[in-house]
Amino acid sequence: MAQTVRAQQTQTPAIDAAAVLAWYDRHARDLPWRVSPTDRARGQAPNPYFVWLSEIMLQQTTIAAVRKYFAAFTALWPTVHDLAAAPLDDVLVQWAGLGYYARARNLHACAVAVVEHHGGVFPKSAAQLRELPGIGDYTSAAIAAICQDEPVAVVDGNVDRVVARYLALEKPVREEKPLVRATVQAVVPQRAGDFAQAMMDIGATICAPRRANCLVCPLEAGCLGRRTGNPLAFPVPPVKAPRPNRYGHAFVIRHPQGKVFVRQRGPKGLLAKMTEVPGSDWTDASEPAAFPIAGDWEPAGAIEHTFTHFHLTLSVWVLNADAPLDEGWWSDETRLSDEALPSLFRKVLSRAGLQA
DNA sequence: AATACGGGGGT
DNA sequence: ACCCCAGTATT
Repeated sequence: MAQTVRAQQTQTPAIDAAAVLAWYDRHARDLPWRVSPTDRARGQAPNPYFVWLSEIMLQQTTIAAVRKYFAAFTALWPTVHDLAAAPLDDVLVQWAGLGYYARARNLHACAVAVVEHHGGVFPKSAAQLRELPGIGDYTSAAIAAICQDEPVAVVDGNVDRVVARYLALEKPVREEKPLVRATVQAVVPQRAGDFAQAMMDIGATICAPRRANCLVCPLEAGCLGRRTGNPLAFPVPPVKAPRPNRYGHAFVIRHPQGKVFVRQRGPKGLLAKMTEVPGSDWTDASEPAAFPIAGDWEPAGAIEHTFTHFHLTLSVWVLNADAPLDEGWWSDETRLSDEALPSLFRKVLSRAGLQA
């Protein structure tokens, strides 16, 4: 008897792909890069360039944050040829503020590769897409499924969560990646693209991080997490590393003719190749400012900024001067939106009284 | 297998 | 505050 009960509990009902698709046909989100299930059924194909661009932008980034950037990029560069022909620095300017800037560098490299090595046409298969810069396991599967209906498992953070709850996984989902992937792969239907997007939509709108709206979920019938009575207990959260504090100084040099001195960061590491205001190293303890040039530096308070793996406090100093540093350029204070300034340095310039 | 890598929106 | 987002590359 006990054995029978245990067998039932560990039985993992397959995900009902037909129910997922039926739900998607009624509740698919309307997104600028997406072809609706209705239009897809009529034979309309997604634009691989739009799908790819959106997928790169959406890596670890919310749809709300992506919308404006996607509109700007497709307006400036309507095709992969246009993007490949653009200077990388222009791409970085447009990407500024979206974060994870390696994505922008890989985006440009990928566009160049598609034009140079694939005649400007995105490869069809996930395996070929996987070879391109910035395209990993998830993104290659997503593009191939959405654009070609290749029957591959598309597993992002949403699907991780949906499946972790569906199977009531006891361990952090990172340790169960193969099981999650196999569970999805086993049920991928012919409409592989719609199914992939449906699973992500379910994760975004029904089976959300802090809310499980099981009453309207097409997976409710077989969901073990639901059966436990506390689906929000899944997925089990991973142990989180503490986020240390770092400190530094930022030096804003304002030219009398309405310009401010900026420079380009190095080619590797944090915010690589982006534009910055000169500053000190960032250290574990606060240190006195060592000004790059002599002058009447005025304190302008401090800004706080949180990165993925540390928290930064930057003291902001302002000097009115017409002497530049060694490397860098004067940027018009009214045209700072033309610079590749990450949010951190927009905060710094804002603190110094500039419209960044 | 761990770590580096941004920023913002939701709770 | 804390979580987490249509992850990838590097070590």
